[in-house]
Amino acid sequence: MKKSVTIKDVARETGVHVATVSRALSPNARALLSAEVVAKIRETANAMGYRPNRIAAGLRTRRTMTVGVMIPDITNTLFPPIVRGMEAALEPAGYASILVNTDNDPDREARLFDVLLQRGVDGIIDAAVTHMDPHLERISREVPIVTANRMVEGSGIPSVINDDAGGIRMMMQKLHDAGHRNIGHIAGPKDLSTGIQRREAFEAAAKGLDLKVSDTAMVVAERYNEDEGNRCALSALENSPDMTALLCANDRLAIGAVDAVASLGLKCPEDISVTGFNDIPFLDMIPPGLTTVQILQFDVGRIAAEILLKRMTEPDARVPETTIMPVSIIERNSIAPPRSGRGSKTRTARQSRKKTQG
Amino acid sequence: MKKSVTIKDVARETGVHVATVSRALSPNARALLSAEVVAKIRETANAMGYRPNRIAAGLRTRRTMTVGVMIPDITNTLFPPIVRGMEAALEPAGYASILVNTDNDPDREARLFDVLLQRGVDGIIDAAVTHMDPHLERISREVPIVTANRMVEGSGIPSVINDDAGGIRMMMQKLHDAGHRNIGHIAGPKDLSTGIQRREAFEAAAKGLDLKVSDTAMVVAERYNEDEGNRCALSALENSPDMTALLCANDRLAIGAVDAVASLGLKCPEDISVTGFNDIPFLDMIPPGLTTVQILQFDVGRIAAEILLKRMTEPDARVPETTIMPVSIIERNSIAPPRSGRGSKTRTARQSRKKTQG
DNA sequence: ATGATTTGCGCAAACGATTGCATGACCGTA
DNA sequence: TACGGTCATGCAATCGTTTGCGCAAATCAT
Repeated sequence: MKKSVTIKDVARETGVHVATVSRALSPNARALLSAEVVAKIRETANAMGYRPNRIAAGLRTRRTMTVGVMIPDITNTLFPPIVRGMEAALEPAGYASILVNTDNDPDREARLFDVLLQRGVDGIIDAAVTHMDPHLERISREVPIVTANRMVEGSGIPSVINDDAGGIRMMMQKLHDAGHRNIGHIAGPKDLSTGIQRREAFEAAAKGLDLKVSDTAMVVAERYNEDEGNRCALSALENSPDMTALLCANDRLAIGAVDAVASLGLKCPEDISVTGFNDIPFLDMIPPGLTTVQILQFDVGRIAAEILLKRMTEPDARVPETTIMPVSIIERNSIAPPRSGRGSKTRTARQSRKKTQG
Repeated sequence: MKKSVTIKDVARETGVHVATVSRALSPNARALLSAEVVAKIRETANAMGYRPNRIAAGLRTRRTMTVGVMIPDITNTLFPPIVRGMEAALEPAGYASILVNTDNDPDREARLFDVLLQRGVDGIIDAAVTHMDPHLERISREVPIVTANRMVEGSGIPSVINDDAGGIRMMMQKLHDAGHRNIGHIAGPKDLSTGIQRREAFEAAAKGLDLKVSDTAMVVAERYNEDEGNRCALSALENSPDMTALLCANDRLAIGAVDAVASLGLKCPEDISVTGFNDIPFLDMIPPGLTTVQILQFDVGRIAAEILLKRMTEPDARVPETTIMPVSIIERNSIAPPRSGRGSKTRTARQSRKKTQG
């Protein structure tokens, strides 16, 4: 459209060389110039509506002041607060972010890495890594990377994650305190670090509390969504008649699980207690009000961005390899003591459903 | 970190000039070369792991294959689906997007326009415009712009919006059909086109149905959020005792309104019917299940992106100035016939509340 | 065989900024 | 007065790619 005013135009206008203009406009080099020239140049630059072209600068300096942000899917309400957290750190430092959605598809992820690198991003925050990511280490040799919310173990790539283990442990304790001795688990996808770590934590906590969990009471979801939560909960409930509580690896699974409970003619929490993880937005408004592990979504993003900033500006600076953010339990209404005599009632409910189905 | 392989390296390796490499790699110019050279160059380029530097290309061509996306706040669940819709059109066309949040702050918006233009975006999709946006026309002379979900009237800037008027009209009809004759409105912010258009549609529909709405039954919110919904609903309910239904300009206001109804000791929908607009994610799970106007969030983003694509690739192409997307009513459980004898019951409820407060 | 076209590729100038080095003016000192 | 040293600014190369233009060789028409 309209061609914009360049450093050259400002130079011609003020009667100095372009190098002088460049220096006058650069905070670092400004000191090399006399105060009057700097003032004059900045004035006319403003008057002419000069806007630095970071593309041109980036070509020379190899810094674009742009970072790449990879997330699985922005419509998953877990991620927007994380993204805002990143922006909160990045924007004041002068960085903008290119945002891409991987849909948890490794091929797509590979293409998107290229998309980012072609555009010369100065760094990448990856909130979409899979547990054994094939690309990450290669990419991390080209540009600084920090993973957020998830990690790839043993990679040496800095990550900011939540205290998954602690959250699960606390939640198990809560259920135990309420009287539950037969607790099931809907685990997250086995290729995501959160799925793995929460599952391991579940098993460790069960052992610590001296609970045995049958194979049928633990079922792992393919994806973190409501349908999978429903499917897995149905499976667990049907095959583990004595189970009185379902600890789910995240809120969306838990929402699906609550539906499953209802579809079996049972009630949450009276018949089955259900718990979530993450405390996503609006969760408090959805009945029965899931008791969940609250993570600091915004701060996970913010801290990840801060670590990336450090790595970008001081490549030799040492940054913590994994930062673990604290979690807390939000108590709502999805935990109740196990119903006495629940076993028999449940069994009939389940049988009646099976009958109508088969 | 590691310096990457350039067109020059490929040229040296294959023994041709850089210009030849450039042509061999460009889909348009490829025809100028013999098939063998092209094949050889592409092969070795691949083998060497050549990755085009779009920054350098962009400097020359003034096209970065990057667009800017402005939204008010990505944590507002209305926007993620819109953003995904944009991406669905943009990514296949080779564009990546820089996403920024304005928080509906004009100063911030102005800064962010600069952030985008400095990075040489080829176009901007603006889902954060205010009704009389001071920057937009100036910016639109530098780079193609399309507004999404909102518009700035009379600007000539292409926009993709929803059939706000139609949605409101249909919803008014629904309430009228249910027997409501005394309907209030919580209007959206008066500096947003959605707020204005929905309010005007409300007034027009009321007139069309021969309903009078008292001043007190229509209150305009400062922002689209639950707290404002609550505050405005309280005001309307307290000052309009005969009102039996509240048509809200969006879902978040409606959620707040439902809370307000409850806090007055009334029930929705038995005592007061409440309706929303947008059908944001998870709305179906929040009691009592708001009847709302569903908009095609994903498609609004997608179509806006498609129009922008057209404007970017064919600057002289004519595009529709405003595209209006169809809406539909999603019926849930927040509309009921007005309760007979509701007036008196309500009045007592309100008075008792006033008593405890004042 | 000659001239006119076409084909295939190289040359070099851009694009807008940054930055190491050179240069000239000015100062103080010997 | 000459000399060394600062200080402020100019010069020109550079980043990686694209592209108008030119040139030589190949092809064609006559």
